[in-house]
Amino acid sequence: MSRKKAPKSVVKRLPVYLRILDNLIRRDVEIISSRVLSDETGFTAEQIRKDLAYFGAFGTRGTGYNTSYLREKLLRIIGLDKQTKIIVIGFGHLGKALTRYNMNKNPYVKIVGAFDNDPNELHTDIEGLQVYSMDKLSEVIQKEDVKVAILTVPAEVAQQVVDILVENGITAILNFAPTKLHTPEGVYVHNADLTIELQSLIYYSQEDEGRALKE
Amino acid sequence: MSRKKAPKSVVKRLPVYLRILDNLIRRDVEIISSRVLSDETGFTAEQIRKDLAYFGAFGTRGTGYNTSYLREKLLRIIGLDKQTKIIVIGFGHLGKALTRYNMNKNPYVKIVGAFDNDPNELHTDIEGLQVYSMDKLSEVIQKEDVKVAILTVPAEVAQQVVDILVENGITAILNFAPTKLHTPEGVYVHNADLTIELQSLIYYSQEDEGRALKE
DNA sequence: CATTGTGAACGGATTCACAGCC
DNA sequence: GGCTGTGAATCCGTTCACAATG
Repeated sequence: MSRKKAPKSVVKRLPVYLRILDNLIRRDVEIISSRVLSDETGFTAEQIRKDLAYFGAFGTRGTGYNTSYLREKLLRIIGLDKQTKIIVIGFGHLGKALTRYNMNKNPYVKIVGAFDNDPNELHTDIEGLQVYSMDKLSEVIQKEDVKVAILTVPAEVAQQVVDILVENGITAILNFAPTKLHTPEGVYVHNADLTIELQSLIYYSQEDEGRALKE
Repeated sequence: MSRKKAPKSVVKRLPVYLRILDNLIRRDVEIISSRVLSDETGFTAEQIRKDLAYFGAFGTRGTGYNTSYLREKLLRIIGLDKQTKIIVIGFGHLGKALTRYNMNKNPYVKIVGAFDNDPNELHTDIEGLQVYSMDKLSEVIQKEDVKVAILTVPAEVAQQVVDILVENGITAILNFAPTKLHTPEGVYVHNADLTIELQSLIYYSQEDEGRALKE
């Protein structure tokens, strides 16, 4: 029962499996093999089986996986079986877009508040969303017992915002600010710096040019 | 001179080094050691030296790296020494936010066009940006010789858009659509699915709760 | 007998340790 | 003396191969 802690690479694939399962269930598919999951995801069948094995044995030998059962298990593993409260800090264009995106597409999370310093951003046309000024941050995090934050503030203020988040019990941060955040052990930061993603993409776009010249 | 191809993990770190160097140069720092770079980035000093070694020997033993020189080298390596033309396909909230973000923060790229099917999105208040209807896609890619695309269209139409992109010579795609894209060899796709990022973050937010209970 | 679950082999990336050089 | 550059050792994730089983 005491399994090894799943590596990050595995955890990153779990939501992909979940999405495929949602699609399959919508199409009334009840059983799925690791081979077909492999076709749908692009990961190898062995890898999928190994990934799931970190958390238990969910399949039936000779048959495959029951889509609904596996979905339930994945929801529980990822932590989406109960709705997760999140906050968005920085309510500029990117913060607004991410908020809308999640309210529309992600039934598993609930955005319980957005925060900005600019008074012009303190109202919104997004239905059912409360926008607060930054000085309400501690209060809301504690009252709502929020653990997850999306950060889209300018790099210059990111660290001081993070210090407040950590102080008030946030344990996971999705960071869009282009800067390294310093956090204590136990607080997980995932950097989603779009400039960096785009720049590494450019590396590959020209690499192929180079290859084209050679061949 | 014939070095091994740099692995993805290395390429993802290069833009981080570049950003740190930009900051250092702005503060008139002229020399930097791998140790200090390590403090700034969170990567180990050995790793930084190994990363750079994939592309050449840019430092001075006993001294460190000249910030301006290393920056020039990195720009060349990543492919940012000449301005890269990119297009944004899907000009909803996310597409608009990403466009604005890049026009403001990323001097190395130039967005030469945005595309959307919805006629309501075909105008914009973003200065100097041309918004086209989707049927102009092939024409613009070819005329401007674009190689890099940011994709923020709905998942249902993503693959058919990608087929057009590939057909017209796009070689690198930053994909925000929550779906697996099928592309031929030589076309690089980087998935930046925000739902998946957020869901794996939630995994870690609860993992820490579990730990707290145990200890 | 098809498909899962998993120990063993493999390979790629990181860390170590130190030689090379300013 | 101090810091880079790099072969060797190690670590970790993926792939292989097959035993287990409905």
